[in-house]
Amino acid sequence: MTQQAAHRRASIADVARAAGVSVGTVSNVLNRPERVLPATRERVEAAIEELSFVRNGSARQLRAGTITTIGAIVLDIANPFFTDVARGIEERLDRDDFTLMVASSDDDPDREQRYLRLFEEHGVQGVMVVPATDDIEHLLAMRRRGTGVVLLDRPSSDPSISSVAVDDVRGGELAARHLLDEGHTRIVFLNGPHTIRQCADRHEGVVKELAAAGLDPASALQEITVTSLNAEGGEAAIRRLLESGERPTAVFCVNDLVALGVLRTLRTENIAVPADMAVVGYDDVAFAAELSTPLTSIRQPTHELGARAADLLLSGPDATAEHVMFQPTLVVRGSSSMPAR
Amino acid sequence: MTQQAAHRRASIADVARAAGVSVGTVSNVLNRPERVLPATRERVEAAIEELSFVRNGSARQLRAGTITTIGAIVLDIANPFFTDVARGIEERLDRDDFTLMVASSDDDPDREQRYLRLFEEHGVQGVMVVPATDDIEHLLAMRRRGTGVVLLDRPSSDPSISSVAVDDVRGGELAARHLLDEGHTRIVFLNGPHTIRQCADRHEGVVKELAAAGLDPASALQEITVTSLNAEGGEAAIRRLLESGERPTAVFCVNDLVALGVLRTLRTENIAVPADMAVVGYDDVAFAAELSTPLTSIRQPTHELGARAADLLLSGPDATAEHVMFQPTLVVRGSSSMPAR
DNA sequence: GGTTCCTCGTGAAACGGTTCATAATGTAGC
DNA sequence: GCTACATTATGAACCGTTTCACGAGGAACC
Repeated sequence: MTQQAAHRRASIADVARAAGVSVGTVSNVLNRPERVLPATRERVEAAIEELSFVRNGSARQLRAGTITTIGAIVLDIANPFFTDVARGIEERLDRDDFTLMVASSDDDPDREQRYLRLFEEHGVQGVMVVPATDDIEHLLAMRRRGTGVVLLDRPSSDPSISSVAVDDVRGGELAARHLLDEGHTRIVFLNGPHTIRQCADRHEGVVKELAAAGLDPASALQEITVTSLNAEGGEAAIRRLLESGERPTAVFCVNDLVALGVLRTLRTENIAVPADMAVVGYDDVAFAAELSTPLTSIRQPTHELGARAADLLLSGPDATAEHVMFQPTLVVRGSSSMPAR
Repeated sequence: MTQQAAHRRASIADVARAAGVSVGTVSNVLNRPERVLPATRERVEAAIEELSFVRNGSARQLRAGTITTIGAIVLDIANPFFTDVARGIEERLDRDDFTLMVASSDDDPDREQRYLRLFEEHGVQGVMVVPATDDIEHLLAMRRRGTGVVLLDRPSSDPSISSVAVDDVRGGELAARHLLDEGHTRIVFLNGPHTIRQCADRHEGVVKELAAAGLDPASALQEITVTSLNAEGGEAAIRRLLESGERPTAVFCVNDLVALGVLRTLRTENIAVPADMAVVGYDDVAFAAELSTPLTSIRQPTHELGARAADLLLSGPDATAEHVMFQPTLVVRGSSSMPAR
């Protein structure tokens, strides 16, 4: 290795000079090697090696236009639901040799914007986003400017933007119906803020089902907003509830992480599940079945969700928008239902 | 919204024309608004709005040079260990207004290369990578070319590259020692391929500890390589083992996902844990404590790992390389130890 | 009224690639 | 020996920004 210049990286011009050819030829070696004589090609390749030249992606893209990368923005990269979806995306993308970059908005519209901008400015082919707010005007605008957009885990309110979602209202209904069937008449719902559509929808489903059963949602349902959608959030929320003297018989958690926090707390507080309190989660993550009290949960087809979203994005900007809606299913386990004897 | 031209996005020149100013002025509005008269600024801003202009990041970067983004390449984005690390990275990065893009190599050196190239070509400030192979020559080269590199979860074999890792040999020792203390004299280790350094190191730790106890590792240790480092991999491996007629008394799993698969299988096979078989995992993920048989595991400081790595990357390319090594701790739970009576 | 200084705005030169029309060279055919 | 045609290599234009030396126009001062 000859000594490296301290700063500026080697450019195509440096390579050309070193190999005694023109820049055009170097570019050809890089992009259509068959068009250049083996002898020259080798000379150029040697120069590339020698200078440890790396293409400048910005320059390349500036001239050539597009890039085979797509971006995904999820609410929380530490949530297994989203990473399972990401796996689904990746697998589909691999088939077309596309590349995936994942970013996490942390439910923060500003962060979402920042990443969206970053992706768009860098010319990704498209973006899949789990929007942090209800307002998708900025996504529509992005779409109009020519970057593909697919809404993930959220039905599109606009026909021109594709979406792949799971019916969250139905998920709320399933959970509520199940708890009603188990004889509960009052449900505590540890939910996220309604600015997150999924949360609002699940709430709506619960309300609907309670009403259908002839109960007054105002009294039969208590909604508590957790500070963060993870185990710590669940733990804090249930602890606060218990300290206030309440002892609900049924708790529905907006996701399995929150449910995990609840179960953990109930165990330390010696509250029996499901005898004293039934718990239902959401997402049916891998560990749900193996918990000390196996967790009843609403299963969503994460993999298909991601794969389908990738499909839509790869089908090109001119394809007509599609709105895919998957159905969730209820998986009953010990946390909500006494074993039959 | 006036009708949008079908294709080419508005450029700074279009904006300049629409606002009746020069391109330089538009650029100034974008980058140093205080240098331009409020009246002109407003005119330009109106034009930007009207044309829904978005900066071309490639051009910008080509000219301006650097970008405040860093990339991370992990082995598996669906593994909670890595996403917890990613959270640690994000939080540290936020303080400096840096942006994080995550990609998953899936243990595949080719994919790792691809993402590395992508990141480098796009001029990220630095890259954190959990290398898929032992050979880090390509990372050294990247480092020489001026892109920051920090090895994640893996000690650096080269002094010029920073690394932040957890002592995996020690982790293996802790697990083995614990199982020996519990009276086991033979351990089955469901491990990943030794091309992954963490796996090789943990194996080394186990071997060391067995030898220190006067046992012959050749007979006291059986290593089985799982096909994938997740619950399915664990399930497949333990099932194969059981079908071959073996009934080890102690199983050490290379991570908690694998352990989850094992526990799941043992339950369906009615093999009591820990009475008939002790299980130890690795990573101590959030749900480990709440499993039906709470999982003994080796805890790693994920958050600190990520934060420290981010620190090193942000300290700039000229800072001397540091090699941080955290120590893992053993967390004993019911899956490996009978409750004291 | 002339000099100096400031504030704004301009225009053109980079940045590092890709692409394309064109030139140079060689080969074949007649 | 001339034309026709490949095959390779060249060089300049171009992509859309940022940056910087410079000019125009006022204001302030003597």
